[in-house]
Order: sequence, then C-alpha cells, then structure tokens
Amino acid sequence: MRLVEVEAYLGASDPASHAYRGPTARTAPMFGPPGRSYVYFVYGMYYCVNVVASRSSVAGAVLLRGGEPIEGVGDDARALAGPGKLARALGLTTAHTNLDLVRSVLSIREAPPVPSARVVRSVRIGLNQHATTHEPWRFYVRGSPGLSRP
DNA sequence: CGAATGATCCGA
DNA sequence: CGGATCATTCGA
Repeated sequence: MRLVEVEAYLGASDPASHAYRGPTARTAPMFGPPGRSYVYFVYGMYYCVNVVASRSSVAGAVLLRGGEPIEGVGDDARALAGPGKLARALGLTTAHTNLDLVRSVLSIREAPPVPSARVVRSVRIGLNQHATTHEPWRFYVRGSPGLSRP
C-alpha cells in the first residue's frame, strides 16, 4: 500500500499523545529507538499502527491513518482508509508492537515523492479529551480515496 | 447521533 | 479494585 495520511504524536508536550504521562507497558515502544512499531488496541475492536520516529528516551511516533492499495487489482480502494481499517487490512495486532520496521516482516520504503501541491497539512482529528493540540500535525494526500475521512 | 466492546490507567 | 476513557467504525 501507499501511505496517504499520517499524524504525529509527541510526548510530554503533547496532551493528546499516549506518551503524555510517561512510559507504561503499552506505550514503551514510543520511548524506544526509532524505526520500530507501536501498535495499540482501541475501542475494544480496532488496532492502530504507529512508527516510532524519535530517538530513544524521547517519545515520538507517527500514526498511520490512511493508505491506498497498490497491489491486487479489485482491492477495495477504501480498505485502508482509516487507522483501524489500515491495521486490520495488514493483519496487524498488538502482537506486532515494538517490531523493527526496517529489517523485519514489515517494511516501510521510500516512494516517488508526492508533489507538495498535493500534500495537505492540517490539525489532527478524532481526538476527544485534552485541549486537542492545535498544531497542524496531520498530513495527507489531497483527494486520495485512502483517507480516513473522505 | 450512538452503540459496540475490552484493554488500559488512575485514583482510592 | 472500579469506572472513566478511548489516536474508531458503522449504521440509523
């Protein structure tokens, strides 16, 4: 798949982040080395996949919120549209948390750059409590069918 | 809009 | 321990 929507989460400075109140068993990967996965279970039925993106001991990760299928014709264009659906389509669960994404079963690779005119930067969505950060830490490809919100 | 559905975390 | 919470999704 091709990633078309992501959101950034930091640590102590980001009230909306799972890492806001320090490390726990669940959020430990967020405080570990970059390039690993952080997968968690929400709402009793969905998993969400993150890529840890800051150096060890500094919390920071990127939530994968949307993707477009690129292999397998006839794929539902919206099968990866949303963090819960993306994790489900990839078959990822908490069993896949804290895995090395560079040299492991999963791999994230560089792709031809998306023209910057098609990249939109906005505020994060789906956040409840906390004065949700007003920082524009959500990035997505304009018009993609793989977005969590069409 | 609200239900589904269960792990997690904090406060007591 | 108990209950409030939740970075979601789907269907009325």
